[in-house]
Amino acid sequence: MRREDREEVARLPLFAGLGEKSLDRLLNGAFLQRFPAHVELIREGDPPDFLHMVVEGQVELFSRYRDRETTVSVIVPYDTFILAAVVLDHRYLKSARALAPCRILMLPAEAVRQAFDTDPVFARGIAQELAMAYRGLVQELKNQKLRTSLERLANWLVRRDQEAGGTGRFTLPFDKKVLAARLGMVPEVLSRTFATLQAYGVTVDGRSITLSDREALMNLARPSPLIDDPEV
Amino acid sequence: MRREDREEVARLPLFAGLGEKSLDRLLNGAFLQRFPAHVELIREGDPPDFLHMVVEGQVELFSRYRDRETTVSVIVPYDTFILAAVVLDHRYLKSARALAPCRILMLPAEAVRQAFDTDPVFARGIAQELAMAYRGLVQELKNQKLRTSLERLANWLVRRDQEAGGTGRFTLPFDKKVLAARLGMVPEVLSRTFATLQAYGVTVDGRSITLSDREALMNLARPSPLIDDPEV
DNA sequence: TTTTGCGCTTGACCGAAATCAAATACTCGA
DNA sequence: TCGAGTATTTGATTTCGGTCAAGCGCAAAA
Repeated sequence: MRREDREEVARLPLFAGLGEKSLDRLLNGAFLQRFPAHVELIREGDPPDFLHMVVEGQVELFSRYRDRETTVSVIVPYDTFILAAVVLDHRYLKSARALAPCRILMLPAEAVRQAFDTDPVFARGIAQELAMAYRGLVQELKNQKLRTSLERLANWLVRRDQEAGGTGRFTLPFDKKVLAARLGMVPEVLSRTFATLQAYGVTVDGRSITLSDREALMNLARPSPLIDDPEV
Repeated sequence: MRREDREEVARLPLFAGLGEKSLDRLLNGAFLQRFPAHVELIREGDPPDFLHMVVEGQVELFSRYRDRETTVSVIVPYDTFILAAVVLDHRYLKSARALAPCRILMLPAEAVRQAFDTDPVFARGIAQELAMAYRGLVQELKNQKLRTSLERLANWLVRRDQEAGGTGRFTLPFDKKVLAARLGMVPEVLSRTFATLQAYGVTVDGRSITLSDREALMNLARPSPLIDDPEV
């Protein structure tokens, strides 16, 4: 793998303080693979073979039931996915597909478990990673159960703007279709919800978003750190 | 604490293989406290002070937002709660209240983190516990996003019956009000949903439930191991 | 036993969100 | 540049679930 990627990887909380040796052992068995957009990387129900890390591109984690489908999350570079399944050696609960062409670092599940069993630092890193992921999910569940579609979208926009520098101008990182699934609604509803938000200073042009009345939008969204802040 | 409780505690996966010494150190700083029903044990937003374990009774984990409230889960004996917050030393994302008079084992958060930092076996135990909790939450999110109220109730009943021995007769473990919040609906909707399920052989009398047409109910519920099985 | 309150149910109604259908608007490869 | 196939929007309609209000029944307290 490229030197710069390796350095990024070593910087991750998950691998922090792991020591060159352990890190080497883990990364040597790993390989970096490219995938074109739309490819299904893993399928729910399968046993875990690799711990995946997104190095470039975007990966959508989703799940099917009957003829329905929903997006659980979208993974961006230097985040891993399906860690819990790998640690426990249980079947995947989610499927994953590449939203864009991407490069994925694949660490053999067996090697990860091996490192987990033998390297206390790594085990603690995993525990903390899982604790954060757990809390993120609690927040997502609260988001779903306690908010309307309008509120979810408003809050998503506010947060997104913040992450993009708080300029009031940013672009959607993926299709509206994906955003809709991510926020728990069908595309038609997302479209109408965007229309409703015009009254709150939200302008949509393709993927570019402009927020011109932060006051009004914030008043509608009413973000709560206990739902929206990644680190409380 | 009572000998039998201590034995139960020592049996938990979380404390498995922890060694008498570590276990002692952890449990010695702990204390067992009784709480009457309806008491709020912890409040979301507070910093974690103790890792809580339900030894007797039931605890509801819930969350508020604006004037709404929802139940995230109900904890039964020998399960812990707010582990992730304790590990990371971050604020609680959920509140907890006693659904019934209960006894709670309280382990000082500092001691838990100390054990986590120094005892690799405990750290791994925590990681696995968190991995399981994470997966349970993924399932819950899928349950919420992919199913209707009717399907959620049908599946809950099917699972509950299974856990109670699969006899087709069991009693609700808590108020319907709580069940409604747990399943993500208001009490009125739960009531009506139960009424709808009569056509599928579900009889309700107070807290006693009878399932007389397993076939029909299963066909409606269509449980999926990837949503409903605790261990896949 | 009576009172009070809460849990639960039921009816009427409302609003949010899904579905179905159809009309653009893009995007990507030929 | 020209389609083919998506993505997105919009309108009409339905369904699901929530709100409000009233009544019933049980259970704990007086």
